[in-house]
Amino acid sequence: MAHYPFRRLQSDLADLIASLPPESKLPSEPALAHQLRVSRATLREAMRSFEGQGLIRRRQGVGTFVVGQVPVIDSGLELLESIEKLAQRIGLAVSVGELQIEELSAGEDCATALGISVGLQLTRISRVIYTDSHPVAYLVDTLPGDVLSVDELHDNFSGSVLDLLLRRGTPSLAYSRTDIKAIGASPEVARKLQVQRDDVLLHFVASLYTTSGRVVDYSFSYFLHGYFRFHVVRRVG
Amino acid sequence: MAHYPFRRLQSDLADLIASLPPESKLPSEPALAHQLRVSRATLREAMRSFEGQGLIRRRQGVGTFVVGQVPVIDSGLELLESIEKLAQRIGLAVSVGELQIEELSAGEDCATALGISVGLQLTRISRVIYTDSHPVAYLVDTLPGDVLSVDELHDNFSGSVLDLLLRRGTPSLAYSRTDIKAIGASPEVARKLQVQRDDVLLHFVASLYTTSGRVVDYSFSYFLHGYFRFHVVRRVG
DNA sequence: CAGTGGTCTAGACCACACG
DNA sequence: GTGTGGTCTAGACCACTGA
Repeated sequence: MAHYPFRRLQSDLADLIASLPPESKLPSEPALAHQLRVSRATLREAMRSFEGQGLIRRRQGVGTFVVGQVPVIDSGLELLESIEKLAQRIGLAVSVGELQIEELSAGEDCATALGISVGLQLTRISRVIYTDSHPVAYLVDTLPGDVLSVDELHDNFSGSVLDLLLRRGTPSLAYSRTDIKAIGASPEVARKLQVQRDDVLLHFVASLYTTSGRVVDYSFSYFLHGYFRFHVVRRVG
Repeated sequence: MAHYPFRRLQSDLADLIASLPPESKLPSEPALAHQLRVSRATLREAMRSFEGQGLIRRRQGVGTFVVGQVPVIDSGLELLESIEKLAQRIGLAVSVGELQIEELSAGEDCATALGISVGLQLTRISRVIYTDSHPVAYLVDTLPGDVLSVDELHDNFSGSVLDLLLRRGTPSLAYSRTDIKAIGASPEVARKLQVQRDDVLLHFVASLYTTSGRVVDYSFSYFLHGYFRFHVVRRVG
């Protein structure tokens, strides 16, 4: 009972995408809509699904492209490691861009998360991780100003706050408590990761603890579908 | 620079939702679109965002409602526990519906995951978990027919395959390897969870191992935003 | 500049829930 | 039946990219 063009369209579009070589460009939306005999709005609804599955990639002003197989960063969550370290292990080159380092005053959320008073000075580092010029993750770390200063960052930052703290050796880090969520991309995050608003992202909210129990880093991470495979081993109670 | 009505609309809608008591009904979409001076399509785009954040809930043929605070099931991922056990611990009543028990032959994916041959008989249990008559999770477990038969299920099933196997005591279970993803809801999953197509869901793909290393359960789980908070403690390497 | 995807409109019809 | 949200259309204009 395919009442809706959408079902047919999904399968037509799937066939079309499968028939094209990776990296190739799809016809423009108006052309494709006419060819598949649906309105552009309906076509775009279907394309949204395929983009969410990582099969195509749309870029404003450029076109829509078939995505080939990409290297996957597979990681167990029991250990906390930087993306750089993970990528290095599987021989994948990653780069850092859209780097922003700023000072700010602690708002209520950050103050609570970091266990400090509202208004204290914080250091915030945000950046995008790329593999092969595609953005794959957007990371925002917020630390108390006395733990990491903006000045120190300008000299030493290579992409990972964790690696920087480990290299420095102090404070002594113990573990991270990480909340795991699925969210739709906010306009800001969507822009950074070059995806559409409300596209599906895996989202980690993490608090990094020292051995003395202090929280020294409150971080938000956003991961694009397809480039990462996170897993966890769960013991039977 | 609010070039688009969308930005203004987001804030107008947020104000409206915040001003209404929980559980209350919003005006119909055509009425609201006229009131906020946007087209219905644009309004629905904005509403999609808010539904993704769990602030409203749309039900076809009924209306759109403000969602109040809901009890959150908070769980560490290190231990494998059934949703029933988790809910029970925080005093939350859950129920099971849309229960389907079926036999099928192993396709390639299931055969690989379960370490068996293609074509062997499997038992599949799918069901929806509700709290307070709202669906919150959709679970699909697939097991080899010799591990769990359809007949045995009809007598003993209470909602959790894990609890059933543990109650039975055999096979002896050790751990689960769980992949964690964020996905948009497929039409089937969307229908089961009473959400829209492509709505954001947290998705677990898990293989349950016995102490002897055999995989006895390959499961897919889909979790609605807002009802669960999953976290993991990550040791610094 | 031309061509692309991104947003928006106004209107229509369909599927569903409930009285 | 009535009213709701779900889908779809045809067309328009905006913002971005790259030649």
